[in-house]
Amino acid sequence: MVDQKDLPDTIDRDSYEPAYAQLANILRRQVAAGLFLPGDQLPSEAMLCESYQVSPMTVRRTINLLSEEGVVRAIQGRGTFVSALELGRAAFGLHELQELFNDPSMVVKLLGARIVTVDERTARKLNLVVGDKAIYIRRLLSVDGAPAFYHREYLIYDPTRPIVEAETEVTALRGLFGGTGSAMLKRGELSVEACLLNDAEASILQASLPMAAFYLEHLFYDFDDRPVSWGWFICRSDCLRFSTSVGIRSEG
Amino acid sequence: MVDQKDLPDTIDRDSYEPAYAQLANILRRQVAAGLFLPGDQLPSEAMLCESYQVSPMTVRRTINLLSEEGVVRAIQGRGTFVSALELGRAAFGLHELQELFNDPSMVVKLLGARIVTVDERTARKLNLVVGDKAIYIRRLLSVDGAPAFYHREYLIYDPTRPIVEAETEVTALRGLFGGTGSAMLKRGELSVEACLLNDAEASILQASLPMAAFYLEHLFYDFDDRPVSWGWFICRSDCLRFSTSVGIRSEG
DNA sequence: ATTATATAGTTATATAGGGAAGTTGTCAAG
DNA sequence: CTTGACAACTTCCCTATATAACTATATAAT
Repeated sequence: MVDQKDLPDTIDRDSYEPAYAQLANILRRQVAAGLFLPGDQLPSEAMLCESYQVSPMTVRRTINLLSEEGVVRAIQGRGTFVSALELGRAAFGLHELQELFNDPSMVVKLLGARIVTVDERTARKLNLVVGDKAIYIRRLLSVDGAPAFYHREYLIYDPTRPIVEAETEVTALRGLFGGTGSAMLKRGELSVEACLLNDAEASILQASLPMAAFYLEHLFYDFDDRPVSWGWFICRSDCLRFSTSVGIRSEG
Repeated sequence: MVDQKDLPDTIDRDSYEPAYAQLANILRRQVAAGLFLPGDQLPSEAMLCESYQVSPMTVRRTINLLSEEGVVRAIQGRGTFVSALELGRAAFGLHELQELFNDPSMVVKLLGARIVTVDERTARKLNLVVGDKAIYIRRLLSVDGAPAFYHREYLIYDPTRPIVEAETEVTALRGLFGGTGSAMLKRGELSVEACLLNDAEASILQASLPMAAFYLEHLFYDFDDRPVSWGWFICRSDCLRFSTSVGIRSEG
């Protein structure tokens, strides 16, 4: 086993790193090294204050940090205990998607945009009634010249709302993923399934059947909690892969 | 539009809810209501202290909370600003999987367990050399009598380590998901892809080809950072669906 | 015009103390 | 011997106050 270098186990008051973060790293490292095993009780806050010569509030903040990370679990009146590895804490972020959207070789091509009358399902999603109008947009997103995403979206058709104009632009998608975000939308609901490409989708994505794909559905709301956009991405399985880690990360 | 009831915009000192949480709810509600739009600057911490008659530390904690939630972004020396909706903050949890594993009708059936000599890929994953031995386990997980998951796993074969004994039990999987967790494992890496069922998998999962599925790969490490278990779940697409929301949640 | 300095306004961090929740030991009554 | 009440203790939780660090702007000197 590799003998880890003697990392400092005292607080450096002249460091740029805040004391609460230093203490958190020390404790996290001790847990990771097996000095405290899952189920073990950590020293009390008063003890930690003495040991590391910091004030209670600093210890408090450290414990809060580790607690939110899932490393420990603090119970009032009993103590602070090291947590076991729980897969339930794992979460898949959208970093992989974000990277694709920030790739300079990513090209968004508008396949079509027209006004349609909504069917029953779309009406339900967008809180409309059957027969109302909506904007139907189809986009193809390519990376390095190869088709990767096929996006279809229904937008509320309401000339009084400027949202629609903004969202029809090709740059809207980039903003949502790329970090600038959309200032018109308040919240959204997302879901992911695995699906098979149908003939039309395979043709557009230049794939040979049968092929698996991700089906990423989205539904966005504005600040009045009214649905604005409902749509879904179809993504070739060989273009996307979600990954994450669970347990104790090396650095906080 | 529904006129929201006049929710309190003052701190109730007699409430069990801590002051910092009350203030966070007030501000979150104001942002959600559109009183502050993305990009807007929140009142300074000193102003908030005056307005709500609380101490700076309380405001501080509130801002930290909202900042970690992604609702606002605090920049030292400049101010605190409301964030726009960013999809990059979205994360798919494993709640859906957890629910399946906590379902009382979930049955884990051991299809086989034997000792094998590892091939090149398995050796690389488990940090072994080709020809070393490992335990190969196949499980079938059914919900309501219908096959849902097909799990294959390679475990380190090392009689000196008690980990293996614990992990071979059928309850090990339940513990990982069900909340109790595994005390032997320190961390793990997970990834999800979309895939097609092959003939053998379709037969075991009683599915008709072609069919899409989730491929969930896992790799677990012990407290010495040595790989312990490498494996993957194959899950019928009609049994699993990941969902999440992004933006401002109603309650913190 | 450019650079350096001072100042005001902001968030970030640390210290100190009191309150709430849970556990444990003691002791008297049954 | 068992049981229940009560008090002392330990532990985490929250708020109040003070100080430092950072940014932008205005001002003065070069």
